[in-house]
Amino acid sequence: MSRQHVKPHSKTHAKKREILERALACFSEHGVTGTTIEMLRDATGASVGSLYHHFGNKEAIASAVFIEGMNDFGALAMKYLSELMETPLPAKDMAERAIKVMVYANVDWITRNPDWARFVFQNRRIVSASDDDDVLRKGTASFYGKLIEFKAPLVAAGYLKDLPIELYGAFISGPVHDYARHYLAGRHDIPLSEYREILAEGAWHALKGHGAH
Amino acid sequence: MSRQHVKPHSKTHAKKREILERALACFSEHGVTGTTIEMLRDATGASVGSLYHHFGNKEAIASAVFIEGMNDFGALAMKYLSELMETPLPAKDMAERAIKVMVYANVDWITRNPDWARFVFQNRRIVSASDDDDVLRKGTASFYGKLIEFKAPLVAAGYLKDLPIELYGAFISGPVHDYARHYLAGRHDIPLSEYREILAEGAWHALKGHGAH
DNA sequence: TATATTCTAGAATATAATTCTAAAATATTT
DNA sequence: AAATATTTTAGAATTATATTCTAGAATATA
Repeated sequence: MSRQHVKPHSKTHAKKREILERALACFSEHGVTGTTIEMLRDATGASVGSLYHHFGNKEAIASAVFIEGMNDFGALAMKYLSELMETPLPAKDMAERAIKVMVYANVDWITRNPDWARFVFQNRRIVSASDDDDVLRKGTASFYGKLIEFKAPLVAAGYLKDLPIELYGAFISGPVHDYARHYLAGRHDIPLSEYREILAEGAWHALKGHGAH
Repeated sequence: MSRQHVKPHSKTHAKKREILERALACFSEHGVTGTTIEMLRDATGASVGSLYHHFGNKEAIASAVFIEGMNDFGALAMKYLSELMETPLPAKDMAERAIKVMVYANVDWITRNPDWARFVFQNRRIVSASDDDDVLRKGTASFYGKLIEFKAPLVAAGYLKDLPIELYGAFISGPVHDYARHYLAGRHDIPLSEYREILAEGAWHALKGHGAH
């Protein structure tokens, strides 16, 4: 708790963010395998020694890019959810609104951060392999915790299906990510954002309970 | 059309399949990056020269594993769809059945081929990067063609929503893949197969048209 | 049987990741 | 403020690994 234990460098985070953004650009253009440490050195301005000192190895740099992206998305999702919770609505509308807002968070973040999203979709193995997996898991766990507590009364009232939170995640994110992945790889022509409402409707119909008809 | 143009080696495919399965085992255990050519040589029994002669480079081996897996899945999906088409059903039931059967195809293939599925989920970048992307696209395109023609009358009758086929794919595969990905990475405890029916129901509710209520 | 083609082998080479040593910068203590 | 410790940067040296290359074996074709 003493002052010394507070992270000392205030510039550090911004600097790290800068490095990760430039690394992302390299990875997006050449893939993780195709990006050499030399390329990262040139793109970021940091020396080879520095990169290894701070990250450990190349995969860990990719992993850090991944985490940074997920945190960024998490922040947006949290913001959307907070705003919703401040809005006074009848329970039935609240249920529908909540599902849709979570879809919007996914669609909007991906739309605004296409490179980051593409990287995340295409490089999941990198984090599964690394220790950062736990970091990530803790982040989503706390978010899920909030959601569980939020949906409980809506489930009890019959406005939402009684399913484990993992399936809520699947129905909310799954279709968005599936479409986004193909779109970001150039295999679909219509932008994800165009289907924002259709995807939200679909998730709502998949998850609404009997009392919501 | 002459006999010479028919692929000459009958053993070749089985042998290649064998090699790809062993390569998959390596990749699953150590990741693509963590697997060296030497490891692949030892695991498959083929020499370094042979591997390069047949595949070109390491990524191409991974890419071939990917394609093999997707074709395997495609065959199962096609089988399920054919069986359905032979079943005489009233249009309304047919709509629901079709959506659910496609979900089952996904769930069942993943359940039976967990290593292959995990590999596919975690290494999509490899194929996006390679030329094999087109091979894959053509495969799914012909399958999608069948689906489009199949759903047309059901859409016209109001039993299914009028959405582009890409969104059908998203609502059918998205939630399954999202859950499966986490499950196969050890982040969820309940097996995918346990949620087979719930996932099918969800997809159906997301896609059913007004005439199906 | 002779000739061409494809396939296998493994050593040689090239490329790129990682480590290492020392110097510079920054922080901490006296 | 000077002395000391710690963290960070640098880039050359090393190690690991992918890829290429040459020659010989196997197989197909004429």
